Order: sequence, then structure tokens, then C-alpha cells
Amino acid sequence: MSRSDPTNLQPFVDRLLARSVLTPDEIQAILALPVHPVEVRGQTDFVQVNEKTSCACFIASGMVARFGETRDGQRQITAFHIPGDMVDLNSVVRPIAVGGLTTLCNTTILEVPHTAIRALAVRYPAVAEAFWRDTMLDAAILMQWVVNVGKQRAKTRLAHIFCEMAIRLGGDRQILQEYDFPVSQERLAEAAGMTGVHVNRSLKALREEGLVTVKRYSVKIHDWQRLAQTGEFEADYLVADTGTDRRARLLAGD
Amino acid sequence: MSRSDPTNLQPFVDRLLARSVLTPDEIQAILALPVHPVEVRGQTDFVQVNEKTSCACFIASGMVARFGETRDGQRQITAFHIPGDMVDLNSVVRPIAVGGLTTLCNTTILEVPHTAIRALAVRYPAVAEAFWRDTMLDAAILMQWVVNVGKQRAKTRLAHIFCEMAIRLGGDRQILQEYDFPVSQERLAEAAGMTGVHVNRSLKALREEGLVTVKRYSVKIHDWQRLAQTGEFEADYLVADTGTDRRARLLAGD
DNA sequence: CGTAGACTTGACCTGCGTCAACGTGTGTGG
DNA sequence: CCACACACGTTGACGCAGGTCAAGTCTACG
Repeated sequence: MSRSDPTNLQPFVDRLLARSVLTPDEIQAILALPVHPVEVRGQTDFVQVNEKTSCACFIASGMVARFGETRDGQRQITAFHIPGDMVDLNSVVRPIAVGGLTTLCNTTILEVPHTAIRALAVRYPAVAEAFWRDTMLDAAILMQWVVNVGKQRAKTRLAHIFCEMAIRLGGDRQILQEYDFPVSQERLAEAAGMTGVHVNRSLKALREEGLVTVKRYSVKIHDWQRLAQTGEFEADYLVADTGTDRRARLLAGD
Repeated sequence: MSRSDPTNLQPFVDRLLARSVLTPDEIQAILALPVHPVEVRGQTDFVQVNEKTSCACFIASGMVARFGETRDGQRQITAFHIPGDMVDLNSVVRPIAVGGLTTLCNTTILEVPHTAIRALAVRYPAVAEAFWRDTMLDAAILMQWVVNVGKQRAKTRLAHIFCEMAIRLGGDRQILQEYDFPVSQERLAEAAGMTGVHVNRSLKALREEGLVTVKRYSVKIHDWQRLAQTGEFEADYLVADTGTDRRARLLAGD
């Protein structure tokens, strides 16, 4: 039951507490959710597009990508999910997967049945609110992703992704200057909406400009300021809701 | 209090009922929400990026776009909102606007205070769930938007947008072959992630191929089949949750 | 030590951007 | 009701970011 126990939901609670206020009772109830641990090898699609799901997936370790597909099978990654994320929490109210899910490396997932989550949300409105808010953060990240893919140049797109992950992996507070990122250039291309070849060239440019070095399993940021500048990265959308007043509880009526 | 009364929320209730089950009590409570009608002229930004909001905006008539901005002021539209939409419902749990909102034509908005919506969500968990589900549909549309902008060609992107709006304006059931769409080519470009000039050429091509005719204030679809084909449009993500089992109530615990 | 995947690089191509000119429709004021 | 203006739509010429194709090279792992 310690925090390092890979089969408990404490990291999820920590995540929620960063943006929502929960009572000890509520926290205990979340930690008491039934979980079913599953080990998934890397590069495995474990949820298909339009599949009906019956549980949410908590990432205990590893990394996961959500993606959509074009008719000819090309993929567009729409989100990266990291340890502590409850992927598919949205599926609780909308059980048809809006995109596929695939592992980027060996990943430990804790499956949590929708039924249990629903029961919890009914009993504790503040928990329901915390869940809803959590899915809204994902939506905010997604909106930024659209802007990034729709209106930016190649280097900017990539830089933005590295900045986003540096903040998220750092727990929204510290900015990690170096982190594991088990994503091939091909996958980066699927995320940034470009081709593998051009990702390669753009990474080379970013490296030669002294901004960031990307290897297959790691990102090392050399100059955060200029990287954020190049990526037109504003952290607001990720961290803007940590203020006290924004964690107001539904129960308080304000 | 009739359905055509432009200051009541009946269309919003209709929208919710398409995907959620609500009791007469719950419906009455929603209809009893306090609203403050506001007339907004076209081409007006009425919510700024990162602005803190204190109410959600129901669109009684008109049309609205959500957008993000790059540093040099270019805009990327991330969603179109139509009459019946509760724009910014997400802001109830996350009051920092994730994008700006601008009117595409003269629009009547009913402002609904967050406080009232929160109070309702606490009192009726099923209403909270319906709200949450509604925001998740927006998120699903947004995910599709990323795929469209990230991985498709110009004609495909535009065709996809016209298909999406045909379904949404038709109430998710009928497919409108002709509808009002008060969007300039410049705006379409901001939505599709391209330039106005190229939108113009692509629209010309779509017209010459007999797929669709787009004028400043209207879209006329000539061949739905081929338009959907060209736009790689699958309506699943918009309508997949109208089945009975997917409208199950939180209260039912399943 | 071999093999399969990922990374790199070069040469060339093209969809779309950019710039610029001109046509057209619509709303306003005289 | 007309005239003007301004915003929007249309079209052509040209450039470039990024795509495509293809040939290596590196590296992890059995």
C-alpha cells in the first residue's frame, strides 16, 4: 500500500489533488477502487478505434499513445499518456473509444471497471467533479495540439511536444531538463503530423542549434528558454488551474 | 416557455436527451437554470484566450468558433458551435478558457452562471453525468479534428468539415444536404489549417467535381456519398452513443 | 556475428504558401 | 434608389517547406 506499490492508485490521487480538493474519505474511496493489473508489451494496440470498453486504464509505468487513423492506415497520434494518467477516463461516460491506444514501451496498466468508477461518482459528487476536471485537462492539451499541428512549422511542432512532456513528466511543477521518452522518430512523425524523414532533419536542426538532443529513449533539453521560444510554448494551459479558487468544490456551490 | 422561445434552454435539454437519460425532475431543474440573454454582433471575440470565465454560454441562435492563437496572431479554429450547444460547459470545472470564442454572425447567447450549474450537478448526479458526457462529445470531435488537420489533404479537410456540420446541424440523425454556414473562406482556412487562397482553389475543385457548392453563407451538398468518401468521414464518432445501453445512468451503477 | 529495425542522408518532387492583381457582392449613406 | 467602398472571392505566377524515394549506416539483441 506504499506509494511505490505498483498496483495502487496513489499516483492518480496525487494527480487529482493537484487540481481538486478531496476529503480523506473520498481519497480512501478512490484508493479502494478495484484494479486489475495487466502487463502490455511495447508497440501493442490494446484498444482499437470505436471499440466498446468496460474499464478505464491507469498507467502504473510505461507510456501510451492515443491515435486516430486515416483510411489508408496512416496514424495521427493525438496524445501521449504518462505514468499517473487515467487513460480513457472519458470512456466512463462514453464507452466507445474515440481513438485507439497503443503502448510505446512495456507498460503496466491497472484496469478499473467503469461500474466501480460510476458508483464512486454517484456517491461522491466531488470525486465526479475531480474526474470531469481531469478529462477537461486532457481536452485542453488536445486543443493546443490542434493549434500546434494546424498552424506551426516542423521545428516548432517538435519543440512544443518536448516542452509539453518536460512539464507533464515533471509533475506540472518542475521542468525536467532530461527525461525518458521511448518514442521512435516514426512515432514522433505521427504525433507532429509529418513524415519520419522530415522529423529526422528537424531534430538534427534543433540539435545543431543547441536546443535539445533527442535519442530513441531520451530527451535532453540544453536550453529551455530558447526551446520554449521555438516551440511557442506557454505552460498556462497545463498549469493554469492549480490556484486555490480553481479547486473549489462542487459541493461548495462555487 | 415554448420551444421556440429564444430565451429558454429546451434545445439544450433535447441535446442532452439524445445521449443521456434524465427524469422529468432533472429536466425541469435544467430548464429552471437562470439565464442572461446577450446579443453579440458577428466577428466579435467575446471570450479571450486564458480569460477566467464565470458562466457557460448557450447558443440560442447564430454560430460561434473556438480558436487558439500562435505568437504572430494567426488563428487556428478548433471547433464550430451551433445553436443548441452549451459552449464552455467545460469551464464549469476549469474556468480558465482554453481558447478564445468569436461569433461568426450575429448571435444570441444565454449566459448561465457556473454557480447555478454546479449546484445542479451536486443535487442531481445524473445531470452531472449528462454534462460530463456532453463535454466528452466535444472532445471526441476535437480528436477527429486533429486527425483531419494533421494527416489529410486540403480537399479532404474541407470535405470533412462540411460532412461534420451536415450531421451536427441535422440533429445527429438526418443529414442536411443544404445548410446555412456563415463562414468566410478566410475562416475556413483558419479551421482547416491552410491559407485562404488555397481554400478557394480547393472549394473550386470540390465544386467542379460535383461534390459541394459553398457560398459565403451556405453549403449545398450535391453528392453526399462522394463527399464523405473524399472527406474520409465516418459519422461514428458523432452518433455512436445514441444506443440505449450507452445512455445508462450513473445512478444505475452500470 | 548476423539480422531486423531504427536512424541518416541525398536527390528530387509537389502541395500548398506567398504575393499580387483584379473581380464581385453587399451594405451604407447620400 | 443609386453609388461608392470595402470586404470577400478569384485567379495567376512563382517559391519553398516538407513529402517521397532510395540507398546506405548504425545499433540492439538473439
